[in-house]
Amino acid sequence: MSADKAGPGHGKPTMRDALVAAAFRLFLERGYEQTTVDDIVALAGVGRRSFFRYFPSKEDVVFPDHERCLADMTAFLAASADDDEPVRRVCDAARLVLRMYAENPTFSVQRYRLTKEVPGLRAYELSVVWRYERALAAYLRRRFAARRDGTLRADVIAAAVVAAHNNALRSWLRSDGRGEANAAMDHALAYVQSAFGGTPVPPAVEQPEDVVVVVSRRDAPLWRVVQEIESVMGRP
Amino acid sequence: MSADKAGPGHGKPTMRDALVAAAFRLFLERGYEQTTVDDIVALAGVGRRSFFRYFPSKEDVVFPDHERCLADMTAFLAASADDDEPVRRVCDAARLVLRMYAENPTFSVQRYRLTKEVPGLRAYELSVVWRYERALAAYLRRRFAARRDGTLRADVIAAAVVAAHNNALRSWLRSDGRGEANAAMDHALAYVQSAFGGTPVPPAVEQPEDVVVVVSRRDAPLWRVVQEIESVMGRP
DNA sequence: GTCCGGTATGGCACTCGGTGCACCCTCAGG
DNA sequence: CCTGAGGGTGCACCGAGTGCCATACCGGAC
Repeated sequence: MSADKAGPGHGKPTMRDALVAAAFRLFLERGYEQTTVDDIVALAGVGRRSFFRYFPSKEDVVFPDHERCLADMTAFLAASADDDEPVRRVCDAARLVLRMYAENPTFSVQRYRLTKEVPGLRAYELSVVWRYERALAAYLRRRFAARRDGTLRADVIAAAVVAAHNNALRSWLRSDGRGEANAAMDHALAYVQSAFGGTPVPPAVEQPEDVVVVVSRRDAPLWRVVQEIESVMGRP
Repeated sequence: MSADKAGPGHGKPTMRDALVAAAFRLFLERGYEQTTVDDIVALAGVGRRSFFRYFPSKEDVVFPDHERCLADMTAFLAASADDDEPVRRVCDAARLVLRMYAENPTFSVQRYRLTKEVPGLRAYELSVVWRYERALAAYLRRRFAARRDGTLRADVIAAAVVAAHNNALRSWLRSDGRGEANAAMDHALAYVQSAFGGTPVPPAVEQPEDVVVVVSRRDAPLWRVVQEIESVMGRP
C-alpha cells in the first residue's frame, strides 16, 4: 500500500510515508478530487502546513518516487561510456523506469487507475514523463552532436522510446501487474531499435550480391535475429 | 496582437477576443503569474464571471484556438480515404498545426516565450500536445488494426511525428517566425517517414514449421526487414 | 405599444489549493 | 538554566474556480 523509503540517508521514514498512505487510502475510497488536503492531514494526524513541506502540491503525493527515479536515470545516462550504442542506452534507461514501477506493482496499478480517471493527475503525469523524455533527448543530443540533424534525431528517438515504454507499461498496468512486464518492454523497445537502428543506414551497399537469405529458429529472441540481420547485411 | 475569430457561426467576435487581447497585454508587460484574472477582466472592462464563461481556466486564454485546431485535425483524419498511406496522412495532419501557428506569427512567438518561461503554461501545453498525439495515434490504431503490433506501432509513430513537428516548430519560433517554417517541417517529417516507411508490408512468407526463412534485398531498409521477421515469427 | 422567454452578463459568496509568517516545542550544548 | 536552531503548527491571506441568483438585453408574439 505505502510507498517505499524516501531518499537514501534519511533515517526518518515516518511523516512523508504516513502522508502518502493516508492520501492513497482516501483517494481510493472516495476519489482524488473529492479528497481535500485537510482530509489527508486529518487522517494522518498532522498539521496542514506540514503536508506542503513534504509535497509542493497535492498532485506530488501521487508520484512520491519519480524525483528519485529521474535522478537515477540522469545518473545512468551520464555514466555511459563513449563507445556504447546510444539508442540501446536510452532503451536501457527506459527500463529503469519500468523497474521502479515493477518494484511496487499494487501501488503502481492503483496510481494508474487514478491517473487514468482524473484529468488533473493525467496532466501532471505528462509533465513528469516530459522530464524523462527531455533527459533522454539531452543525452542523445550530446551523442548526436556531430551528426547531421542531430537534435532532430535525438528528439524523435527519445519520443519514440518513451512512447514504446508507455505502451508496454500501460498494457502491463492494465493487466493489474500480473503479466510479464519485461518481455513486453523488450518487444516494444526492440521495435524502436529496429526502426532507428544502431547506426544510420548507409546508402551505399558495396556487396556483390543484392539478395540476402536469413534462416532462424522461430523461437529465437528477436534481438538476436536483428543482430544477425545487421551483420549479414553488412551494417557497421 | 489579438487572436483570430472565435468559432464558426458565432456572429459576435467581441468579448472573447477582447479578453485574449487584454490578457496578453498584461502577460507580456508584467508576466503571467503576476497577472490575476481580476486584472484581466478589469482591463477588458467585463465581469470576472464572464472570463470563466469563455475560458475554463486561466491557462486556456493562452491557447485560444487549439480547440478548433484539434477539431480540424480530427476531421481531417476522419475524412481520409482508405487507400492513402497512413504515415503520410498523419504527417499532413501535423502540418495543419503548423499552419495554425504560421497564420499568426507574432502571436505564436509571444505565446512561445510565455510557455517557455512559465512552468504552469508548459504543463498545460503538454496536455494540449498530448491530445493531438492521441488523435494521431487513434487514427493510426484504426489503420493498423490488422497489423501485428498495431497499437504499438501507432503509438510510436504518433509520438515520433509529434516530436518531429515540435522540433521544427520550435526552431521556427526561436527564429521569431522569420525562417521558412514549411521547409524545416518537411525535412523533419521526411525523417520520420523514412524511419517508418511508407508502403505496407511486402508479401510475407508463411512458414508453419519452427524454422523461418526470410529473403530480402540487401539494400532494403533495416526496419522493413525486422517488420518482416516479426510478422513471420508470430510475435504477439 | 406590451409582454415574454431565452441568452448574455454581472455580482456575490463560497471552496480549496497554496504561501508567508510567526509561533512553539524539543533537544543539544554551553 | 539559558540559548539557539530546526522541525512542526496555527493563522491569516491570496487567487483560481464554481454555483446561484439577479439583471440587462433582444427578438418575436400579441
